[in-house]
Amino acid sequence: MGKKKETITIYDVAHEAGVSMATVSRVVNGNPNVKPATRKKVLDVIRRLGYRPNAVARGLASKRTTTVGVVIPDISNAFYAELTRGIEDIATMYHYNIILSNSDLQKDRELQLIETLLEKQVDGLLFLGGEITEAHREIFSATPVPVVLAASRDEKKELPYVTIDQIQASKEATLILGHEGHQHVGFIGGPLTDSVNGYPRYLGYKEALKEMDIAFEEELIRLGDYRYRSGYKAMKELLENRPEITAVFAASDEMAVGALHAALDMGRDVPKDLSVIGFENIPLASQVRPLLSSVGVPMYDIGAVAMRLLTKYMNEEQVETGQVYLPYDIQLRESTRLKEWEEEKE
Amino acid sequence: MGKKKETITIYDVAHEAGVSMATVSRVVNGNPNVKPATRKKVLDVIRRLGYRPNAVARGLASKRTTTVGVVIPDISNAFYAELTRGIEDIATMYHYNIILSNSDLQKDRELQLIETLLEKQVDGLLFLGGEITEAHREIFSATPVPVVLAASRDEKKELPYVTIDQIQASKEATLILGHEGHQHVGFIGGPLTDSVNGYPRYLGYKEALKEMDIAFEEELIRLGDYRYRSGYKAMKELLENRPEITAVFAASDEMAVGALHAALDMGRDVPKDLSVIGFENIPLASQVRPLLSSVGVPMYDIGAVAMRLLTKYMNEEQVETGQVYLPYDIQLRESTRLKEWEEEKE
DNA sequence: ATGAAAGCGCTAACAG
DNA sequence: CTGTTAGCGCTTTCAT
Repeated sequence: MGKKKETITIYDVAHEAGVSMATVSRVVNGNPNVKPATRKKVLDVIRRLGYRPNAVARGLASKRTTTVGVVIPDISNAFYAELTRGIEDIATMYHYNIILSNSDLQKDRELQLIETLLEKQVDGLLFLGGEITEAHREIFSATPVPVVLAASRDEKKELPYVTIDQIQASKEATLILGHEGHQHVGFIGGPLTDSVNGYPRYLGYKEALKEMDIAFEEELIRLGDYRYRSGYKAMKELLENRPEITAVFAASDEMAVGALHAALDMGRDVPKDLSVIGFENIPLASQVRPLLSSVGVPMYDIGAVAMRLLTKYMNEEQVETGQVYLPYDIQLRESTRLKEWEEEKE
Repeated sequence: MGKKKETITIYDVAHEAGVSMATVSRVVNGNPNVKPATRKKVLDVIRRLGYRPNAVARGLASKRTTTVGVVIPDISNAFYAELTRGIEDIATMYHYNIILSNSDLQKDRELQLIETLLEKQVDGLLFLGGEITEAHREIFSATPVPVVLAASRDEKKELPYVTIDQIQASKEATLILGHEGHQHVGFIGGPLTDSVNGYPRYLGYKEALKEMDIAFEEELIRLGDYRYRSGYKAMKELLENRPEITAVFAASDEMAVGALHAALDMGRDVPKDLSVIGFENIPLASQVRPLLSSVGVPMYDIGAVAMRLLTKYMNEEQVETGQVYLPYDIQLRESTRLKEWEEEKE
């Protein structure tokens, strides 16, 4: 087994083919300025020797690595996994590879990852989910490497991003509940300190209540961590403290399904006694009974569009707007009673 | 905004600190052979200049990139996402970054990805899920870069891998169904041509039947694609053609949950009329009602152990066995009637 | 269309 | 403990 084979370089190929390194480089890079005959000759030698270009050397010489860094909160989260798939597919399409790393939303880890990625000379950076602090801004603005945020936004609009209008989406979800006639609609959210997801979704809920003249009640609010268990617990408490509650908007599908089950376990019928609507529309929503109604976030598209946007920056193409909001759609299924919904987007 | 800042190199630091490049290199790499005073001086300059080592140059010079390539079937699949998390965590622990790419189990794509990863000079390769063909073997054996398979195995045992004993696990799951007293236990599997997952899981099922003297019936077998819908469809057909069926083993949780719902929709009670057991034990299993019993595959651990094993190879440490089988555990929940199970592993 | 040569930024002997 | 000096393998002017 040829484990010991000497690494063969562009020089070897050049030598063997009787041409210069420059020529080999040209054919490897598809430069048209090579006589077909020589090209063929070189290609043959390449094949015969099993030459494999060294991308690291190439990167050093050309200052392009065709690699982009992706900082993500947690790949084992269905939401981000799907988003990453979108990123990777487009990256592949444009011949980029991605270096993936999980931040768990920890600020210092994020910063450190970005630093490492920059050291590795990535051509671009995709930053997902986390909040943008001054420290982030500083490091981003000090590098020539383009950065695009995905599934989050930069209030100062200094950085390009692609996401959906979370406030509007949450508002609409809550509005739907209101239109079903509920007077007590609860909210199961994420941390309000999470300005990326937690707070906007909460805001949308509040705005909807206001628009419908339903009194906002602190007691109808429960906060979790977006996971199933916390949704279950939240719903249980809600039902215990305010049995008159008949609808709830959850800021994530996992929490919504948790809520669903809590209600079922407490003898409530969904959607007869209680309407539940979730957020994200991950596969889970269509894999439980009753089927969960949910705000459909185009995760794959967010990733794909963000990556596409990044390629434009990397190619120094002109970009009209760096801030893009993708459309979301509300999937009304079995956990709510309303079956149709048409709202004017402003 | 300093976007235009000239890239500052190790030379600049050396010059500014009044030392040689070698010394700067030493402090950057934590080489102890540097007088504390000089170290401090250099460190100060580094900070002041905002010097960031160029990992590409370093990689070229040292022939180590501290990057490993990961070829995965599909990151948006919960199973692989969790596995990847295990990989990444251990990689981080050992200061490696990972380049992730999806193969969708397409042979040529796999091969091409491996090629690209090798061009990028990864220090190691983690290959997930796919079958190992001659072409794979050829390229793997021709490179000095260590390769570890995760969640799949190499029948020829030429390559190291970490996985679980799928045949045994499937057999045990089926055995449980048998011990509940069922005489007609169905099987909802993946493609039998899939020698990594589909076939072994089918084999285990058959072996169990044999051991229990239950006749194997072609009609009780349905094949899907591991996804929810195919499980639903399979169960529906099973119930229509063989209404006497009272138990089914599904080769994936998604299919199992699909089966569960199909049974429910057809008026069966689970587990009173029908026992269902899945495979993988992904979060979904604990997020449906009734809670799904499932063969627990330690996905995170498989990833973590595989990565750990890879680090050993990369460090040229001695490795006892390159073939590791991790333990699985069977989670008996609400979709089966048996609540305890103790089987002697051979 | 092709070649020569100067780097890219860093590591790794080797001296001292 | 520190400096010198070759490269690492490739791209990229600049000539020819």
